Order: sequence, then structure tokens, then C-alpha cells
Amino acid sequence: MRRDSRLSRMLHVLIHMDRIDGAATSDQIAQMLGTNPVVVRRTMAGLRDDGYVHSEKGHGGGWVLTQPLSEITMLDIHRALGNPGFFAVGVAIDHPECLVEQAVNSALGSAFEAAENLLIEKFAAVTLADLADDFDQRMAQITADQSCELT
Amino acid sequence: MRRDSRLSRMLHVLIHMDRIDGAATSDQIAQMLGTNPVVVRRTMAGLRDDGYVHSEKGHGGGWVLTQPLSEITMLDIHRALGNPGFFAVGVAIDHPECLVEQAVNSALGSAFEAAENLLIEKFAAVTLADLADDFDQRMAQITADQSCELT
DNA sequence: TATCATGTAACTTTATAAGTATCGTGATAT
DNA sequence: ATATCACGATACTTATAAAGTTACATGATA
Repeated sequence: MRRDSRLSRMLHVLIHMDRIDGAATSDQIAQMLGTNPVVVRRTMAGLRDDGYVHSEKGHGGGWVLTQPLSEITMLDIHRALGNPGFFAVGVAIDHPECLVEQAVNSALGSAFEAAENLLIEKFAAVTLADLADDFDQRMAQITADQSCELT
Repeated sequence: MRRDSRLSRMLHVLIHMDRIDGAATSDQIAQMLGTNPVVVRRTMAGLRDDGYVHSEKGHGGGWVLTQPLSEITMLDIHRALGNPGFFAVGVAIDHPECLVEQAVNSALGSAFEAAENLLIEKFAAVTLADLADDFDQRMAQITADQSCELT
């Protein structure tokens, strides 16, 4: 399976949108992500349905945030994308009645469950405002580095 | 991507092999897993390379365990399968120089890293002997249930 | 009413696990 | 010896889901 990068991309674009005046068109976002406007619409549709962004047609239309970044967590966006499974590794269900398979899948399943709970916990603890703050710090760091170089 | 069920399958088959006298052929294992002998050889190859099983050609040939189940962990088998990535969700690397992308991927990456460390820890803590013990308990439970029904 | 931008459907591409067909190689039994 | 058995290896096909593409309908604005 190819790795699903929609979450990463949507977080990226939402933070950019917060720093843009007015609406961002699917074309602009697509260029921002190096992809196609149809992919953008398709992916953003879930966020719109969950109320994080609004879309408008016609002149001056496009996508706008409808909530402050501080009110949106990484988990919210993951869920808005359809809550896709986190794992590329799974259990086989070739013989559900086989007690060996049951024992194996129970051990694997509880490990994956613990990992998933941890991921959900971590994702829920980070708001997009946190990410924007991290961005600001990185920007400030680079500015500081550059002023050092110039000195 | 399709979910990778090789780990689950290999754990399953190794525990069965431990309870079988002599070698198990790829055909027998394939039937056990509801798959194809070529898939079995391909998948078992990694376990052979890492010394957990041995293969023999010709009459009476097939696959045999070369280590006690108590010496093999779930993590060992995962590694023998090539240490495939656990996650179906990943970070986008469309613009590595973009500080927003860096901030997003840093947050996502540390969450996945924590989850991966947890999985590794859990996998390392379970030996195949533990799984076999769990199987025995399930078997004993069923036997007990049946004797209740018979009473 | 021309243009812009989203909405939607259908199709293609890509990546990877899984499944299949075939033949070579080595080991055993007769 | 040699027929049979079982693995080793290659090449190809299938299945699946994200991603990319094409095309057109719909609605909003200048």
C-alpha cells in the first residue's frame, strides 16, 4: 500500500490558509502541495463536511477556515479524512476458528490497539495552533541564524 | 495498500510447526494458511536467513524450526520479514524546505515514533512460547466448556 | 453573459502484498 | 540410475487503495 499522506497535507494547508487573506482556491492549494486541484477538492470535502472549512464557488471563491486553529486538533483532521486505519500491518483471518490464529491475533491485536490509543492520544493533544507556533519558532530561529551570519 | 498479514501468518505457522513431528512442506503450510506454496517459500525465506527455520529439499524435506519457541519473539519475526513499516499513514515530503511542512511532519513523526517504539516494545515482550501457552489455555477452556455441556 | 471556482463522475497511474505458473536444483527412495 | 519429491528462483498476474487526470455540470460574481 502506498502511504496515506492526506493528513500531513491537510494539516500543512490549513496552517497556510490561516495566514492567507480571503479564500484559497483549489488550484492555489494544489500548487502549494504539488498536486492536482481535484485531489484537493476530494480531500478537503471531508473537512468541509465536518465543519472545519467552508467552500464557495465563483469569483473570489475557494476555501476558508471556519474555526480558529486552536480549536482543531490533528485527531479532528484525521477523523475528517474518514478515520483511516493507521497500520500497514494487520492480522490474517484465514481460519477464524483456529485457536492458534486466535492466540496470535489476540497478541498482535492488543499491541496494535495500544499503539492506536497512543496515536489517538498524541493526535488529540496537538492543535493546529501548536503547529503554527512551532512554525513561528522555526522561522524565528532561521531569522536569528541569518542575523548571526550577517554580523 | 493491502494490509500486510505476513507477520500474523508466520507466527501462526511457526506455532503449528512446533507441534508437528518432522518437516512441514510448503504445500502443507500453504493449505494451513489457505494460500500458495510459492508465497510460503517466499515469506519463509526471511525466517530461514535469520536462522529461525531450516529448509531441506527432496523426500522428507520441508521446513523445521531450529530454535525453541521461547527463544523467538514476535519482534524477531517482524524483523525477519524485512522490518516492514508499521504504518499506513505517513508524512508528505512535497516541500522539504517549507517550515510549515517541517512543523507538521515533526509533530506527526514524533507521534508515529512513539507508537512504533511502543509496538516494538510490545512485540519484543512476547515470545512464541507465550503464544503457544495462550493457545493451550484456549484449548483447555474449550475442553472445560464442553465437559460442562456434557454434565 | 462570460468567467471563475467548486462538485462530481469516470478513468488512469502507482505501489505493494498476494497469488500463480514454470522450470531448475538437489535429495531421497526404489 | 532414475523417478519422485520438495525447495529455489524468476516472471507474471491480481487485488487494493491512494493519488493523479480528464471532462463536464453547477452555481456565483463581475
